[in-house]
Amino acid sequence: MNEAVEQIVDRLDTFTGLNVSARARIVRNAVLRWCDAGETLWLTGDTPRGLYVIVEGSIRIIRGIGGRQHVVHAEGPGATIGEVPLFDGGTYPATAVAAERTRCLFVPRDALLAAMGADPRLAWELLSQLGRRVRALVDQLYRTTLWTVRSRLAARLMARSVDAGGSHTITLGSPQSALAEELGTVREVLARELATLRRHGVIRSVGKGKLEILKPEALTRLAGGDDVLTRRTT
Amino acid sequence: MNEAVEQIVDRLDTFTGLNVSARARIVRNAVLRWCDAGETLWLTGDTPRGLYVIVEGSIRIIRGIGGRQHVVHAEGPGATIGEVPLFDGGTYPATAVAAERTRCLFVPRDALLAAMGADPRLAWELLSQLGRRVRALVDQLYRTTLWTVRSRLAARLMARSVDAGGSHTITLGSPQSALAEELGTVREVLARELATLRRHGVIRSVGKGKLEILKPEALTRLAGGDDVLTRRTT
DNA sequence: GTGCCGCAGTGACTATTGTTACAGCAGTGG
DNA sequence: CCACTGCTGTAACAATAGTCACTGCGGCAC
Repeated sequence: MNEAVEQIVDRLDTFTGLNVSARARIVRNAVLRWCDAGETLWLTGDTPRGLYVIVEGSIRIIRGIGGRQHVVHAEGPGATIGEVPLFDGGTYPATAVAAERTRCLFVPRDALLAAMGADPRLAWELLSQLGRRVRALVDQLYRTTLWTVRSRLAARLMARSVDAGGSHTITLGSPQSALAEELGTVREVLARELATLRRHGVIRSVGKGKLEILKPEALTRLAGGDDVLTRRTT
Repeated sequence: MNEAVEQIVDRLDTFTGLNVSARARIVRNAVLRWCDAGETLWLTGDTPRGLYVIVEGSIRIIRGIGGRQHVVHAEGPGATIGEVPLFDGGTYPATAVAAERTRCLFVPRDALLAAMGADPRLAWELLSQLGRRVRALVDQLYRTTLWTVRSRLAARLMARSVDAGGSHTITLGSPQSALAEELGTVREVLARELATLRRHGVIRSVGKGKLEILKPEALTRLAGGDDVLTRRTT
């Protein structure tokens, strides 16, 4: 039908390896869609109509009240979002907002279910995705309740450094307020902690939104020394 | 093979409606097991070997560091635990401990996978369970980061009252320390908040571990006025 | 250029939460 | 009966995090 959709489906991990029948059902019913930066895909409590797979760009899943909100998770290309309420008959537990101009593939619920029936590997893949999601949430819950803001920040900075290929110069890439929401705090507190790290010579600002890590060991120590997966966690 | 297992499998929601082949694979390989109160089923970081379904009793999934820990979720009869790392190849994100003497059904990973292949409805059921798990975690994350301890406590008390059939006399049923961990705080703070509510005439102690709610409206107000599913959440 | 606006930086103040320490009480086992 | 243990109630104190208010900077539109 639509070759653009076809090509994109074949490039998405979620759908690779599916048999012809399952793939056909997806391709035939999926729709490509652009979202502007800041556009809302759905609100907390909305009824889901299908699955979204991010093709390019990124989406943040947020939950908030009054002025404050926090980012439940943020996803980039290849990730699926909105799977949660598709299977338990409920509504969306949080709001989805495009963080930048984003293209996503929308697969209607019925088409997805049919495809799942046609090839069990799809269910398998979705289970794996949901598993990762749960794992991430458990980690986040653990950190925000049991760690200080400074520890969380340190951990995040180290993580950025790692997935920048080990470079010690990292880019924030978004306003501080966004990072603050991801860390479960507010902009002012984040700025304060950054200032403290700077004052102690742990990091250094290198122009607009760029940081250089001067003392990685210090950050690692602050981040709690890797005990995330250690048995010490009782 | 084992009639006890057979009968129990047939009573568990997770496995009802499965076809003969899938059911047989489960029944043939599943094992019943008793856990003493306080017994650890697995630790954070352990490699999973299969799925547990709670037959009677209850299990708490906890995560902690040093002296403090918090309850990620607590599950009772009929719930499955330990599904998360079965599908994404990872390890357990948190520790499982029996809250009381508990009987559970253990289904080895291979048997589960085989059964999933034999009947897609099993995968469907597991997806639904994981979905609910994610939803619960998102809610918990939202509450612990954006609500005060008092609000969380108020919400919990109202919830207890509701699932006690609307009765205004509720039972804690476990030491305060356990409730504190579920609310993401510590025993002393919980005791303090209870004292405050008592002082304001919102609740009243009625003997060992029992409370009477005197002003339900006040609790509802404290709990944030039902906005959990409201659009006001941005 | 000028004014406007969003973003970062800071300081002072406050609120909430966590920590430590200790007292009382009920139940249990010797 | 007595010692011991686990649970609850409190009070004083410390630390962390959030709020408010204001400054300065840089870009953009007019």
